[in-house]
Amino acid sequence: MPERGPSRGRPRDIDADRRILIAARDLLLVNGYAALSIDEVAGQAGVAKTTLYRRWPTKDHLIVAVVALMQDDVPILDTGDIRADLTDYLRQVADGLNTMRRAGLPESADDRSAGVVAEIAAAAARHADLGTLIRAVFARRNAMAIGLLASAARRGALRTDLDVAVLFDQLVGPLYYRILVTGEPVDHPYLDLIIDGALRGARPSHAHPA
Amino acid sequence: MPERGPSRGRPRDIDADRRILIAARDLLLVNGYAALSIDEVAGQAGVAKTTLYRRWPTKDHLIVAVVALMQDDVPILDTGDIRADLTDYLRQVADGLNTMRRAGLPESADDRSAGVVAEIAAAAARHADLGTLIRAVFARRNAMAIGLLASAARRGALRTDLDVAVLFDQLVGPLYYRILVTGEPVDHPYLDLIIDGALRGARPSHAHPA
DNA sequence: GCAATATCGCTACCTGGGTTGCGCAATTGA
DNA sequence: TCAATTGCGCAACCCAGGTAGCGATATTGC
Repeated sequence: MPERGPSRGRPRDIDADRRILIAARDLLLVNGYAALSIDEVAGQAGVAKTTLYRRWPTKDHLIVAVVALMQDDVPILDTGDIRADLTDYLRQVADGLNTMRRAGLPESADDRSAGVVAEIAAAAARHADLGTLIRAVFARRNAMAIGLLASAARRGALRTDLDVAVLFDQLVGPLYYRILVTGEPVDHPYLDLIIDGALRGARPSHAHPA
Repeated sequence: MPERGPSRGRPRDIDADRRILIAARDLLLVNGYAALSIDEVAGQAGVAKTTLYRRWPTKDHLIVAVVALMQDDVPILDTGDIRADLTDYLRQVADGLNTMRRAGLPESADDRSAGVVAEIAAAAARHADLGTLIRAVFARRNAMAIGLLASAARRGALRTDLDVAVLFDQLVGPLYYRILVTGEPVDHPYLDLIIDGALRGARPSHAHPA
């Protein structure tokens, strides 16, 4: 895949990409997905609508690009303390979700809206390429988390007869479930409960062999 | 809340509601959410567009109504065998999700689309009333499942020191996570793994399940 | 300098969700 | 029978996502 095509013809205005993404991010965080209009983004970026569409073929693509850019790739550590490391990881996930959840919403205290998170999920459902894209964005971090579990199992901190991928799902799944379905809060106490529940059965049992 | 207002004026055509919902359901299952147009639903139902909007103020409301109608309220049993009862419950949930997931998609074998499920989640995020509505649709069934866990705890089949609501999240959350985020399949083997993982740490430490 | 190429901005347009206004139809109450 | 009320179908309209065509502009290669 040649990243650079033959540089014939008028080159793209690289700065336009930046201005568009910045305008889109600002409008997204302030107004939310629905109220963000392409015309407004283009206008605020000082760019024609067609220029924008030459880069991102749909509004969904633009928003996913914005969200992807907002994900800073903080590495998760393997300190040897699984509970602490998992806590660190889940807090990163929860922070990202909670930020997106509130985007564009008024400060109504007990909103149950999934906000932008649900729109991203819907965008991924509408366009297969966006699904693979956002999955790729989180792939590294998720792989690190699963590696965390695997390494814990290797050193005897977790049972060796369990599927770490499934264990991972039981750690992360509830967060998305709360954000996208029930609307309940995803705070630190909840994360602790989730980790407790997942690790409770994952510890090697010396009392009775499995 | 008077369900019946004063029946003054021309009464609503009850059959129109039925025809609209049927047309919407058919078009939704065949074409999916995006390709379903309100004009087409109205046309196929033999109804003016305004008549449709008098009943459901947005496309989201209509689709949620359709999906709510498709949820038949199958009671879940408490036979005393938690694993069997949970399997029964999770299969109901998975069946519903998988049906919605495939709605309107061509028969491409390995699609990862969340399909209608993601659109429902997004609709709930856009309109607060729809969020409470769909939650109400599943409230009974979910309450039964949680009651299942509570009753198992009471009779000593589960530990008594755990939060059954959290345990419930760890059972159901992974299914939604796979459907809405990863796109991985949610089949019976996966359900077994999830139940295994959740129950492994939930058994009382002195008990041995058969 | 000049052809070829590709972007840019602009305008006009199509589509589908959603609204408005109006004349007509169906019901209730007097 | 007649007024009040409410639903219905129709047509026109607004708005935002997305597309198409075009002249102008900026680059590469000769």
